[in-house]
Amino acid sequence: MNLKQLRAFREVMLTGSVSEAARNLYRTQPAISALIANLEEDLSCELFFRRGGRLHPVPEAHYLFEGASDLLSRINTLERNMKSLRDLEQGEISIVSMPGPSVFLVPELIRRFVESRSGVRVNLITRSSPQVLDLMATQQHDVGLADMHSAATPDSALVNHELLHFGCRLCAMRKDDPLANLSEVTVEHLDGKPMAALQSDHESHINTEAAFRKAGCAFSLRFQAQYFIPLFTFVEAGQAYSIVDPLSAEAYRIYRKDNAELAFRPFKPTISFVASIMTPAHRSLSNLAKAFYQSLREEFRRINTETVDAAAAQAELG
Amino acid sequence: MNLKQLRAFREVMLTGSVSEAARNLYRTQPAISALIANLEEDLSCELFFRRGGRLHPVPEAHYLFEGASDLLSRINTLERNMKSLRDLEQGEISIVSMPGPSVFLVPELIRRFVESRSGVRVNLITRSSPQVLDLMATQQHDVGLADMHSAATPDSALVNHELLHFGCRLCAMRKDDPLANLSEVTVEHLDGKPMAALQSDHESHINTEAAFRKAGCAFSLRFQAQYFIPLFTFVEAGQAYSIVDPLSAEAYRIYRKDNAELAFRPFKPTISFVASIMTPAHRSLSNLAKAFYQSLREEFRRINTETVDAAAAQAELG
DNA sequence: TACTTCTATAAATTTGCTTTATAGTATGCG
DNA sequence: CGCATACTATAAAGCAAATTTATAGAAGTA
Repeated sequence: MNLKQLRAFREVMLTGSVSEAARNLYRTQPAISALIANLEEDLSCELFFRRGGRLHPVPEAHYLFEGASDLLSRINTLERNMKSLRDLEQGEISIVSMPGPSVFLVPELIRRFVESRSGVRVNLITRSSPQVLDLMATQQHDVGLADMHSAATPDSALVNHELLHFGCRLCAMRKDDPLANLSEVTVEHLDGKPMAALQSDHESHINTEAAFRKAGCAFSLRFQAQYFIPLFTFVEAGQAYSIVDPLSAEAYRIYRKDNAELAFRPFKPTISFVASIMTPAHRSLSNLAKAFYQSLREEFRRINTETVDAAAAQAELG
Repeated sequence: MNLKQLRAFREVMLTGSVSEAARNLYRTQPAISALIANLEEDLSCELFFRRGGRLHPVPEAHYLFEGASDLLSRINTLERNMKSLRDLEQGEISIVSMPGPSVFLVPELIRRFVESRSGVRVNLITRSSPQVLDLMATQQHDVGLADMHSAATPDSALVNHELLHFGCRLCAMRKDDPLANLSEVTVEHLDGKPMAALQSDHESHINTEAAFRKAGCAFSLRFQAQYFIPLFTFVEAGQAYSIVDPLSAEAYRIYRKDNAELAFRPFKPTISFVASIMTPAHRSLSNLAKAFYQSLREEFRRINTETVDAAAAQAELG
């Protein structure tokens, strides 16, 4: 019993004729005759009795017809689903992200990725960076996004890391702030000004403080939070400035859309910190997850350059 | 995508190895390699990534595995069920019978037929003989059993008839009745005796009365019923004799088992009547129904001879 | 390094499907 | 009735697919 036989059989049952079935299946009549004969042979069971040069199904044939129809429609569905898996229209992506990007940036990137892929389901999990590593180590998620503290050493045996070298190359301020007129903000401009920064164990915080100290400027910390979004509230109120990375600036742009109250200006020196996009090391990603991973990398790279360029252009105009 | 590919694929997924799968499927390793390659080609989708000379399933492969396993188990079930249909172990039989045989005889014959066929379902419908014909004409039942009155002419366009020429060749009486000592009972022995017979429009009744009249004997009718079983009550009470056919005698034997109170003695002359085993003319019977039909015919033929022989033998002994 | 085990590939073979050609049979029509 | 048409079955030839044999390369193990 094979699928060719079943397809031929079903068509003969539906049309009541070998010749008609042959036409529908783009085969010749003897081909279908042979398939039916083989099927009867395989089952050791007459499926039709021949009378008047026609085939008449026996009751057993009706039972087989039910089963064959069910089977053929199932295999069709399976083929369609495999095709849509292949074409990245369907599937599931599980993402584990540190808190910052998971609020606006990653959701926006997911939104774009999924826009043309109606069958895709997404799971976005927010955890602190060390926990992201732990979760990724379970091999159960597709993409991870976390800061690379020196504390959290990449466990290369369980997780593949692609390091992202971010620069906090932007200074956030109110649009109407005097500093917004500058084409480039430096540590000196912020000497003693109230600042909003990530928590003090974060690489960017440490490096920012170090840059102020090196230039002999006062780093007057007023607000701390785990990621930049809450800090923007204080900057919007004119209560602080903040040195931020392009991704966070992009996140702000995404969430305020046309109602942005903040300006971002290029900042010197660049305060660098390292994050990582992770993938599980012990299993392969689905094609869909691979595609998402690629799109994430590209978007990050794009934002990293474009946002700084845009800030410079804004400064020229302003 | 075809079943060979799916079977090979499933085996590779289960064993984790092409070579092992090949051994399990009694093929060579290149055959399985080729099937997997074809499947990947057909789906335009890599199912395994090759590393270290081994195959490692990608996530899409796990999805296909689920679907393929389901499909293969379904086709297995279908094949098994077709086999058991073919081997007459499974299926449904619908029987329409006139009242007489449907009480004990037909149920007993069904019981024997079904004994070795645990998957067979049975529908036994009891109707008057003309209604049996009508029901059989609907083509929805497999076997019909009815008297062939001259009134109910076989409608050969809708129903195939196999005529059964029954002879009412037995006389029923109490075991301790004086007539039980005779090796053969004739009309003369029953002259004027109280008789139990089928209803007066029944062929056997008409023919019995005619036989008495022809011999110049009095036919003293005391009990009438639609079939013999209720009449046996009166015969058991010694209130009547009855001229019965071997099938009804067999039915009595079946229902009383070892507690028979009646004796059956050969009767002359034979009172003949005609019944019919019917099959639908416009559809073919399932193999199971055919088998049942055959078994019914054989059993009837057997009972028709054996029961009369047994009655004669009993008479010799008694 | 040698040995074993694995997979992929090429070429030859076998198997099975498909077509072409043809015969037999039923059905409808003038 | 004879003719035309439509159907199915079968045989033979052609073709495509699956399978085997033989072999090479890669990886793991002693």
